[in-house]
Amino acid sequence: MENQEIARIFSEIADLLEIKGGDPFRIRSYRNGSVVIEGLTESLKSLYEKGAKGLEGIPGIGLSLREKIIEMLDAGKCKYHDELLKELPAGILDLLKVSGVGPKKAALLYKELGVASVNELEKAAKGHKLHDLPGLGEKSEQNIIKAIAGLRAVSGRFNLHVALSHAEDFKAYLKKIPGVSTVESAGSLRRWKDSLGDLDILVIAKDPVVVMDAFVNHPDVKDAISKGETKSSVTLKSGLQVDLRVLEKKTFGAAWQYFTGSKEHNIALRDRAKRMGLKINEYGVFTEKTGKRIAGETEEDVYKSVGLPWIPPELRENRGEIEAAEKGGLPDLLEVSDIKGDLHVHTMESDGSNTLEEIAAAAMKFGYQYVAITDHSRAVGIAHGLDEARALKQIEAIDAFNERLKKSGKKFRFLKGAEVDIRADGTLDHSDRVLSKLDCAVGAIHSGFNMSLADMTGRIIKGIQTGKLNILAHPTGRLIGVREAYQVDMEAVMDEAKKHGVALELNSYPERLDLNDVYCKRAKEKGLLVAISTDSHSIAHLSNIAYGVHAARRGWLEKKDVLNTRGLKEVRGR
DNA sequence: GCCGTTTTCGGCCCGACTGTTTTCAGTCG
Repeated sequence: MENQEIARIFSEIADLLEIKGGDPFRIRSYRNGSVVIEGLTESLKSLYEKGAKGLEGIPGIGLSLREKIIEMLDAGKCKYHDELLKELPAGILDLLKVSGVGPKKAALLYKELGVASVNELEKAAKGHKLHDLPGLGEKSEQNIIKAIAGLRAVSGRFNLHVALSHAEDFKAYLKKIPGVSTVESAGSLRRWKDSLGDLDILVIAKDPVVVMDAFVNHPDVKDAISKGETKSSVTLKSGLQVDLRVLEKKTFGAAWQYFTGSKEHNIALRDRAKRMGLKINEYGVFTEKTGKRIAGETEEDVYKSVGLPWIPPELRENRGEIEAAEKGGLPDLLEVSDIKGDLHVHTMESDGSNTLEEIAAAAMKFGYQYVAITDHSRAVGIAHGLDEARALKQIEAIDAFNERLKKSGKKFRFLKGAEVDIRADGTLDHSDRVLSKLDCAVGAIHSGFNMSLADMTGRIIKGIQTGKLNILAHPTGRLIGVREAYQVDMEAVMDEAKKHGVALELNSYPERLDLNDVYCKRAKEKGLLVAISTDSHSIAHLSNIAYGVHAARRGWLEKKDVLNTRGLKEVRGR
């Protein structure tokens, strides 16, 4: 069983216990355990295999959860989870996804009406069966019907870039309102999470009522979910939910910190404050005894009040950043300006849309020293992949182009590369003749995603063992919101990559961001280099590098951990 | 169920909004 599956089961146990009405603190332990496991950089399986003590010392995982983890690793299931599911139907967990329905109402609906699925809930609401239940009325019925429609319209989360464009739009709109002095995004957007459930925007304004009115009347708004003096929520036509908070200047830092989250980071921070005799809420930091306010206008003050330096938003996941901050050991995170070149770019020869000239001109505007041209190999027929003859011809063309660059006194150079498929049998899709002429061979999987864990891992490892690859492209194959990662043992892949000096790519396409944050951190811990590349198919994609850099920051990467922060000579020399 | 500068027992983050209520529970973030 993989970490994600174990995390999911703990989360389900928490939900089921909550519906049953279990001890709230025990519920919190399971929920917290689930979050902790999701954020682990090492697989529980490999920790367990290290020996009896391998699983000890994970914060939030005590004796009971540890025993259940071992049970799941050994037997592939959890008896406690199965028993809970015998008491309650599995479909009841889906009820919690309906906005406005929590564990108490789910329990009530099941107990009184036998409702055990979203479809049954919809039927009951439409049949006016709900308004007789205690705590539910006419309005609740309507809201539930609406919420179910919303749930179906947006199955899941929004990609970062979609939310980012909405955020930019709202920020510009709100800034124009008289009396508004500051507008900032918070939440998972500010933390550059790869996908998000909603958008949080904070403003400082003289007159909250004016701002709230304007907000709910924005042309993209479909429904106003709630509207108050300090907080309003709307649903956009695209289905994205946007929350707006209006604040005073003196509380802005505390609110920004609070609403940036993550929830886990904030809980840990508040816990720390409490131990120091302080209380943190969205209005500031207060002493427990006298209630005196000691911080709140800036985030720096809030962190300083609990003895910490400011922590970059991308790190705020309670994955060790508070402990690191305490010891003065926060990473010196990578910046976009550290990037010296792009190691994965396509031209018109395969499925890109620009020529070498156009790419060179665009890359020089970014201040890059180099770009690796990495068109597809022939296995990707749909992308017009290059066979040996075309590949050799392109290599000559790049040599000639570099000669011209040199003569005209330009420092910029192209690297001769290829995105070469790792075929199902682990062999590479270019001949040794082609591969030996390349500066930058980027291995990739583009087909056969449904292989077993063992087969896919073996396939990639065999590709790495050819010794011909420099970089492994989009290593897990995920497409956010579209396709799960294929099954692969990344621990084993990373170990092999390390052995052969292969860097792992962090693909900056906002739908990919592959490696993800957790694997980035793991790669760093193992001493691997990460290549942050755009996989550009057009010069417009080159700017996606910002997504890659921020994703890398979420993985704690520093300049030294990233291959393409090195200059041309050093990169070519590898 | 977890954890320890207060602790091996007794705590465990905190506030806004909604709907259904006559003072609050449930949900959400």
